[in-house]
Amino acid sequence: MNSPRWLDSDEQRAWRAYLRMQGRLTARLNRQLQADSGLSLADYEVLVHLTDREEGRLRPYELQRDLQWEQSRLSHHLTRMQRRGLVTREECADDGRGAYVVITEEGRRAITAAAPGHVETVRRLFFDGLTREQVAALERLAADVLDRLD
Amino acid sequence: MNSPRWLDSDEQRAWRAYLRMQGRLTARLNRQLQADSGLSLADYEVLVHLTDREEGRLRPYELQRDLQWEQSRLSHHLTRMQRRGLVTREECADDGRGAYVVITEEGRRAITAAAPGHVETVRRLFFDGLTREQVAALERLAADVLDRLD
DNA sequence: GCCATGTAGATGATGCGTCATCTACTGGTG
DNA sequence: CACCAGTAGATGACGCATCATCTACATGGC
Repeated sequence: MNSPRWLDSDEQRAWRAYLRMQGRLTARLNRQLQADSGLSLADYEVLVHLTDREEGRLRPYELQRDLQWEQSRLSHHLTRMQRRGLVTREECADDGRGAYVVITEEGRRAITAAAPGHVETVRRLFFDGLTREQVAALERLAADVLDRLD
Repeated sequence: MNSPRWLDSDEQRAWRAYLRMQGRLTARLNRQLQADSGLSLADYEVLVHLTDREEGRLRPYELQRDLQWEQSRLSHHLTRMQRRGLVTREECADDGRGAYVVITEEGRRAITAAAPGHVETVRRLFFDGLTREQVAALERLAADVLDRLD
């Protein structure tokens, strides 16, 4: 890795601004969600994906694919969520190794209660400051970067 | 927080793409840095800021302001870095409550060794896929969002 | 000089994320 | 059927992040 192509000053500024924005924004969103509903962003994501399928039930590997999380992160997280009564695990008849994650009533109540405040916060902290062109450009940019990450 | 303004589909897509990009990108950067140099992104940031001042010495509260970290996060992190020999803490003569964080020789070696590979990875995973206009737009966007976060 | 308030920093508890590793089952090939 | 490679998932150890709380010193008003 000798003599790398360093970042020029435009890139430096953009990179620092991006890092700072993402750090602060994530922190704020997490804090709001935690304070108002006792959920973490991670909990929220899991619950959203579970409620997307109306049975409220998914195989962990599907959840993993959807969320793009590490397998062990998901497994640990589900254990914590299970301990708090947000989800349960059930056996999977088709595949003896497998399992189902199922959202509980309490999980449904939690996500239902949390969603409005969270969405409102995302809007207020993020989208309200941006034009539609900026939003479109961001989607583009994220897609371009993601393409190269595989 | 009744009847929030939900996100429309453009916003939804942009938001999901952003979240996914940032999660995967951060993970990749962290992994590369960790694997190639034994540093975390957080270590890297701290060391960069310390080497920016050529004495290699800062008051924790300055570091905190620069990094925009929570105070206790910084304190815990410095403790871990100290344990690994990357920094030391010294007393502050001017202010009896205060302290200095000082980068060690080992800290300097670590950041010097880590920087080229890290920068190269940032370039490869991020900037190489983007046009200069996209980079400029991102800086703008991040600045706009940051303005509203205070 | 004394007290109130504020600021610098550390610490313990707890939840989150990653890595390495383990178990158990599946499914294909001989 | 026996075997083996692969896949689903769990777990322990350890570093990271946050919250609440604590100590100690600084500083301004009386």
